[in-house]
Amino acid sequence: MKIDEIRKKLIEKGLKITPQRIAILEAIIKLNNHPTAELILDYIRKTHPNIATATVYKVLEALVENGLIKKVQTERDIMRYDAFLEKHHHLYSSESDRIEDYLDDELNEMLSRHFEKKGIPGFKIEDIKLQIIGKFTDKSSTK
Amino acid sequence: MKIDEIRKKLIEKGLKITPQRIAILEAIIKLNNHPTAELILDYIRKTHPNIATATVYKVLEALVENGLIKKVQTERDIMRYDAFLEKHHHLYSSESDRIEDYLDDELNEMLSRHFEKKGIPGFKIEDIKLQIIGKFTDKSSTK
DNA sequence: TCAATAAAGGAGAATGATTCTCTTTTGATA
DNA sequence: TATCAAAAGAGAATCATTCTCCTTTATTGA
Repeated sequence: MKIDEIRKKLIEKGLKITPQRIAILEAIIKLNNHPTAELILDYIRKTHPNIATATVYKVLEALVENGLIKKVQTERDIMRYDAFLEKHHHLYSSESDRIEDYLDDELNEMLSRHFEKKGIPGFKIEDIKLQIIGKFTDKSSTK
Repeated sequence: MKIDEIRKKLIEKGLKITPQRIAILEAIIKLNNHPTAELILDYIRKTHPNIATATVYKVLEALVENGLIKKVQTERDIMRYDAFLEKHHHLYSSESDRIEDYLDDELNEMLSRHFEKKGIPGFKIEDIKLQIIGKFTDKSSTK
């Protein structure tokens, strides 16, 4: 997603295009590590030194509400954000705070079939997210 | 899980048996709605009016570390707790804060088979949790 | 049964992420 | 280009959680 796409999405949702909103969305995309509000702030202050903390939180909230980004859940009391919008799941490191995206259409279809067949009494499924916890065995463990 | 079992588990883990720990574990079990620390505090203060807030947080942390309870993740910045220890997943209401347990061994086996066959390059899976988001269609929507 | 002692609890301050309030600025529109 | 609602800025406020420090208590082993 690049700037023109960001602009288009904001317009679609009736949101004003502001430098702050673009910078925040870009930051999440560039950082590419499901950043916290704090990491986003640090990154943005390099180019927008005067942005207010509250602005970042307000923008993040607006972007989540309008589906331009998603919240990523963790076992910590810090929220993280994801600008990758295709259906996907997450790999969580059991050793660090690293989180990676995981795409698996075969899995998605398998789950659909399973729940179509089986159903859950008293519950209408809208979405299914997998949290896959484990160890990353490659080098870049800093993410 | 009743008191004797709680005692046994605490001893197994080398934790001292204190009235506060028992009360907190009992509270989570009795409340049975994946309560927050605050809900647990309210419940416990009925019988232990003098328990300190910090005690509840410290006990919860100790219980999580020793596997007697688990943290339940939410999209809010409030932690919730679960004393149900068998492998299970969660149903999340998209309309309220209600969360219910979901057991499905068939699903678990299907997932095991899938990832055994497929694997994830650079990642060693330790656990898989499903978050099933949707609408509860039964009455008791207060949980 | 009791003394010793390390672990746990109590109280309240401190922290840190997030939210709120209020004022100023700005993007969209006509 | 003026208008005006939406958005941003600044800093205080809030709220969940953690920390510090002191007191109490559960366990142990004499």
